[in-house]
Amino acid sequence: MDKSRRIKDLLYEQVARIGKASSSPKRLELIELLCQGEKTVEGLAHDASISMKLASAHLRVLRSANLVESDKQGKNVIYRIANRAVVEFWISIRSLAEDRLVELKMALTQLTSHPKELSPQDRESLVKLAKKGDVVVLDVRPTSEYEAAHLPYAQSMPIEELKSRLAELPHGKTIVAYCRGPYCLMAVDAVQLLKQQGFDAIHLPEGVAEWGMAPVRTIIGITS
Amino acid sequence: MDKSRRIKDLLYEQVARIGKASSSPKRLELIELLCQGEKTVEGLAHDASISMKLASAHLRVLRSANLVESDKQGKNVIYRIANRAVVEFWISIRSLAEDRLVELKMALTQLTSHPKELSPQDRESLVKLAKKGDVVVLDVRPTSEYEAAHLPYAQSMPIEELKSRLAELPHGKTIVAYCRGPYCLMAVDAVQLLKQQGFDAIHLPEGVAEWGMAPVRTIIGITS
DNA sequence: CCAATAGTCTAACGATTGTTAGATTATTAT
DNA sequence: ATAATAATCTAACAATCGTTAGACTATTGG
Repeated sequence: MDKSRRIKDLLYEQVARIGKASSSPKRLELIELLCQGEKTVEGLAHDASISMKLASAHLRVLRSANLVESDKQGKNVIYRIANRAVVEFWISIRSLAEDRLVELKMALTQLTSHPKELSPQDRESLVKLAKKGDVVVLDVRPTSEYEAAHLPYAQSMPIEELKSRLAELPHGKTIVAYCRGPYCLMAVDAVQLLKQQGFDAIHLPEGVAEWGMAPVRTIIGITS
Repeated sequence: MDKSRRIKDLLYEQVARIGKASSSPKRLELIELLCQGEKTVEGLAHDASISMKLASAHLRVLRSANLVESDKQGKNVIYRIANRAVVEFWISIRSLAEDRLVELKMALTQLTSHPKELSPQDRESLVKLAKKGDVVVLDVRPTSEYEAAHLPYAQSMPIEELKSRLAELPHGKTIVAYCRGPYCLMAVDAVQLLKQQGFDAIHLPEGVAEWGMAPVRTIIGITS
């Protein structure tokens, strides 16, 4: 049967479109950024340290694989993750990379002293502690990302403002800082600064995507 | 900080290695084939309808991303999936493709009348029926793949032998045929043949990978 | 030892990408 | 209207990838 070969080729080719879309480091970074909330091309280009032209080209590829959506709002084009399924895929490919690639595992353990993610029970007890006020959960991402989605009982304090807002933080309690996820270093820097200032700070390598609360359409208020 | 940019680039580059490995249709097909059990280069080349040289080249890429392992047994080199995590990733990228790409969704609905996968409850009741003997679950893949792993209470009857072994099948009961997964058409053909012969046959689009029972090291008998 | 088998390695080709520059479009502000 | 902004489109280059052919390396069977 030659016909079933043609059909199979067609099917695998379609799946490979997703693979191709995720075969570029910068495109993966754009996906992770969009997992934090919707953004303009300029914002994405800035956060990923690339030119707007290049960001636009990469976003074009992501859009042609239906992984992201965009629409125009005034002068800006707003991009967002198409689907919660995309967020889950990003976590899935990242987990596989961490599982299979020693280079990545080593680079991650160098970043933080305890690179492990929290178990569901750990998460629950962290939420409880934060609710009671026994720990302070600090979201050090830009305010817009905090507004799009944040961890339960988290308080927003962007890394740029941290140094000037230290007075707002308690000295007795443990401060748990998080940012965009394990590949984002803002929380690492925040913890370093806080420790220097005598605070009891620890780093949470997970972000909103890992907690399953990433936004999809925050402006309209739908999170499907 | 320019240092954190360099670290980030390094991290995303590693994840992109997985994306690159899954950016070729033939490599994805090789992964799916290896999810059925370990195979030689020749066997893989045959099943994927490519030359042995090309199969070798693709397997080299998969191995350099640590997604597959190989070792030599006599004249042959046996390849196998590195990890259960790889099986899960294959299902994950395929699901995302089916979720996001209309072309794939349409091609799949054309293949079978009811392309939906079974819910966990459906699976449970299918196993119960098969256990009681009320339905016959037919594995139409090659015998070696059946031996590597198969669905509970499934009976092996490779598609090539099916026509000559029809006498072994009961006429009153429903026959549920499955193969390598939704992209493999052997079970579709089997159901067509069985229906022509007056059997009550239905197609199960899922395979062992989807049921979470894919093998990793069948020859040594370890399935970690 | 020689031939056959199973597979890899190297080199090479064309095709596909990543990246940048320059021109172009739509929107807003003056 | 005109200028400025935000982004895309087109074209072009270099870099990478897919694919094939040819030489090469183990292993096995006679």
